[in-house]
Amino acid sequence: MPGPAVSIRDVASQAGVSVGTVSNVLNRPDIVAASTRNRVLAAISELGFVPNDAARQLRRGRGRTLGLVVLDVANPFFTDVAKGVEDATGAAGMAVIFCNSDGDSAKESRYLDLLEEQRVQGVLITPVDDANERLVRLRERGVLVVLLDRRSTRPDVCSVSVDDRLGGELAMRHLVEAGHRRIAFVGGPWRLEQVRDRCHGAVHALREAGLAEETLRRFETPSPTVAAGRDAASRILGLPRSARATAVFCANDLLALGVLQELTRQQVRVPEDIALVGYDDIDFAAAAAVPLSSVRQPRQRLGQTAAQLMLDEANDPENHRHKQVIFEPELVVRESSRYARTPG
Amino acid sequence: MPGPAVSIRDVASQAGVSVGTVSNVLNRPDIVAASTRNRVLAAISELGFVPNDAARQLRRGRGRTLGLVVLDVANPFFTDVAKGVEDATGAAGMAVIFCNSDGDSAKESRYLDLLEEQRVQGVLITPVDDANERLVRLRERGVLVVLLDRRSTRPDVCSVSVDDRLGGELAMRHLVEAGHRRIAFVGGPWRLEQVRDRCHGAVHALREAGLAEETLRRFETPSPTVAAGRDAASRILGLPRSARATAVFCANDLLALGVLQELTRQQVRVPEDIALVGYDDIDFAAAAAVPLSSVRQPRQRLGQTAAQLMLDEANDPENHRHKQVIFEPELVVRESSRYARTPG
DNA sequence: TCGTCGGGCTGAAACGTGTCAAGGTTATCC
DNA sequence: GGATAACCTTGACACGTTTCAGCCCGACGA
Repeated sequence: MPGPAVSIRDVASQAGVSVGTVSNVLNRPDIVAASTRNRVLAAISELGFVPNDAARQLRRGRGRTLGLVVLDVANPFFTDVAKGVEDATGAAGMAVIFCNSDGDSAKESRYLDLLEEQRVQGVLITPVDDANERLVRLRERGVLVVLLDRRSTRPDVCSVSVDDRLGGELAMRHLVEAGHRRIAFVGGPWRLEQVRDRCHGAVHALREAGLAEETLRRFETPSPTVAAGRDAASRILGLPRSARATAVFCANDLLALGVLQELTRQQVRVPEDIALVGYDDIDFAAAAAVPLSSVRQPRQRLGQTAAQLMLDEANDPENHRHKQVIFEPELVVRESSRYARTPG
Repeated sequence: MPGPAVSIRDVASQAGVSVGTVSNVLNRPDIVAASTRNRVLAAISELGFVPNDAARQLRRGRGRTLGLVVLDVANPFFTDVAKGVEDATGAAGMAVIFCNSDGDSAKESRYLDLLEEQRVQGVLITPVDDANERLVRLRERGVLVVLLDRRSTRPDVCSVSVDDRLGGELAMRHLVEAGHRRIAFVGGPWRLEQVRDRCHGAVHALREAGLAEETLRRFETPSPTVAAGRDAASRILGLPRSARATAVFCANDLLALGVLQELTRQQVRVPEDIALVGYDDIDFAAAAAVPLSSVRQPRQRLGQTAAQLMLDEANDPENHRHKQVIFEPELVVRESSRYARTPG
């Protein structure tokens, strides 16, 4: 049933010109005479010709696609980032191959193989771990690489990130100022740099306030998801009340929502009994049972900027200067941490 | 800097065999002698050879990618569907090109062009409107098409959907039984079939209960988003209290969350003053300010099944029977609609 | 009239792979 | 020992583009 595929050659003969001319109409319309051009265009639409990108790519060396590898599609943070990427690439007529590593480095690796076989122009990636050795190899083979939501340690690769340490500081300073002296940090897996940085920022704020590091107790989670958050909350509630944290800072909003669910289920009031601060300020944070305080990141701009950086390098590789863009996060205080704690 | 691209030919000479043999090692390893095979594999890893999928695709006619076109990436419903798709395709070594039509049919059309140029094996799509004329053309050119979350009217195209009318019925029956006699339906744009079906189902349940159709009042929204939900809620609250609905049924959870936010902001209690039922049962529904009653759909299975249907057809086009899979939704009652209304 | 110039167009050569008929080698059987 | 079969391997062609050297032809200047 699939009618015979129509190629540039069919168009050529229908229009009474050579294949070269058809190709020119497609790629450099200005150098072909108007009358010829119209004849070709007519033939194209008459035959319903659709250029074969594989052939073009084969000839040109690289294609019109780019890969986006994120840690979790189900996390609204990343879907917003993806939207930003799409904005920038759609305008440039590029296709995005969306890959979900799920925080699993084997899966990440498989996807990178796939992208390499596709000869993508470049890869925008939030790597699972720091071992970017694989990414360096990619670059050497001519695949552009931009780190997403992760600061590059190497000067020869672009990155777009948000200052996670600062974010951690903002959250923790807020809690300390409200009088909290036993605070839990919920986040993980620890191998994620974002988690570590946010925690380190929090510790820094603690020191700054002249408090002991033990003020902050860490609860590591196997994944940054709602379910893991619920689990962490029940661990926190397992402690005797006198030793229990009076505030919880979560490495992202999914965790925070999970914590909130479990606290509520166990009749612990937020923020009266335990205050709560999340991270990312996803749209659902504001709609939560108790509207969630959170550290806001410019999610969409993150994606846009990363894509733009890659497109810039693709269009003018010669005098492209690798950049490390760092955005600043912003604390949004809502119900979940609003009331100051009376010390005790 | 990008080292010279290494092709199958380089591998062949390095291993001392012909290119045909290398190709065989890659595609039908069983027909080549073990010793030769090992020699070739050694050469491959030594040279760091990565097959060029564009060339393969050019030769074979169709590639290893498939397109997924959804209405809104930011909607957790679709990200869960996408996860299902990914499960099924990842196992088959396929790449997914993720496209976001944003409910805009021009954007949808642009993406279909792109996918056609990529010579994708097939397209999984939740179309913006019913004018699937474009999709029929796609099929005629040999691109597999599976409708996603939309029932196919044509017998010659697969579809995977959930019975939206039934979903609407379930929700409405629940509200009617709780005693509500002035109910609002919030959903839109009306052009989306899902929205219409859910509404029709609701109307059906009304008739079934012997109630007048005017019992249900429709509020159309420009998009099925949180913001649109807030807006609809303030329209509902604009009515005098005596004429105002005592329950709201929303075409999806994003709308419901928006409605909930605005009701809360205007000090209207849920469910005491107004009961609320959403649709999709996204994870955030249970975590909302007031846990949301919702109609649950098997999101991930939806995606999995659609992808599987397409793979089946791709692998054995001859005796593939087009299917119309229809799942059944399920009502999940939570806080937001729990208390029966005392009539009046 | 001849030479030169340049805009438009042509035609063939790649790009990297899959496929397939044909060839070559070795084992098997009478 | 020769025929047959079984098994591997080869080499050339095709896939649909882009690119580029070169051709044709009309215009222009001398």
